[in-house]
Amino acid sequence: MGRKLEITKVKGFDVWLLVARVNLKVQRALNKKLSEIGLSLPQHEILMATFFQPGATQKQIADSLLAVKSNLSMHINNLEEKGLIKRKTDEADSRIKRLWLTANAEQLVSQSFEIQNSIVSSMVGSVSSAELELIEELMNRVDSVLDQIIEA
Amino acid sequence: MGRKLEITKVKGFDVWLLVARVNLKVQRALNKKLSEIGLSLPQHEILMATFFQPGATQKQIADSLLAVKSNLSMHINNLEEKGLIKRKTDEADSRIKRLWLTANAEQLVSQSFEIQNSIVSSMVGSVSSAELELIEELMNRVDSVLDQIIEA
DNA sequence: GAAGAATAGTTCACAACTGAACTAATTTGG
DNA sequence: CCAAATTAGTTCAGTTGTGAACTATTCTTC
Repeated sequence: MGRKLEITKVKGFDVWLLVARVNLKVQRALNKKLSEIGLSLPQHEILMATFFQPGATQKQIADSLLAVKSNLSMHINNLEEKGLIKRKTDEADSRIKRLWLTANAEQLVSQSFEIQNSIVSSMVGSVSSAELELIEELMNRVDSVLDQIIEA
Repeated sequence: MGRKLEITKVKGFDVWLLVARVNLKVQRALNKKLSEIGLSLPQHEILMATFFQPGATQKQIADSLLAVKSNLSMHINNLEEKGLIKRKTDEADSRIKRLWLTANAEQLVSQSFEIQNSIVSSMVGSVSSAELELIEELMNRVDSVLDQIIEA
């Protein structure tokens, strides 16, 4: 008798495992470097998002990071305690809290941004601009497909 | 006075954010579908790894999934309780525990594998074989670079 | 062959993510 | 204009991921 269970991998299966693997390694590398300046990766991501969207609401930041609001709420508490983020209740709609970086945070963000820049730049050092554009285009296609799957 | 903090994104920065985003969505989609058959994504990953490496040690499975051993230890406990995995201490070296799927698990794995197959196949439906090969080649290049960064 | 190094696995404490229940405020539709 | 639905944020419990300390076993090497 042969193996009981037959499994056939669909085209692209292993490629996507590889993408997941690489992504995991990038996160590990980033986390490790960021810890040297006292930040975790999620903290860095939130600070970056707040830098690029100053005054955004917690909901907006959560959405832009694909995070759920409970998760963001926790992180903002920590970042506020560390003196890196300021919450301010919106005057017109008191349900809403808007976020800004403190001056201290701007110091840190410039460092954490440089860390991410340097890792990305090592990574894509051997990738041509044409290849990057292709990846971008492919990922956007896949992104749309996934949205449809998630809706259904 | 202008903005205090100037930030310049390096080439490829946003592309990598996009890759991370897509990867996150794939995981969410998988997790959602897997929950319908009572499995979480990490459980599915461990069962798959054990299927393809029957008799592998916990360390080997952990390494192949880029997981730490404490994490795997916890999951194996759960999977053993659910009757999906069997631990067996190696006869020659009693430090080592080898893993096998139970017959029940093979039923489940064939289902969870089909779920992953169907998601991957939707994702790559619009991607040509040539493009897939390019992605694979690029990811392997990036993977090597990351290993060097992590070592350093 | 005994002392010390290395390896496999477990346990523990803690950080992070998720969904659900909850509070409070605003919007909508009849 | 007011009841119902929606929205923003918090809190909570449960799962997952991580590193460090610990136990037990095997390997090294002198």
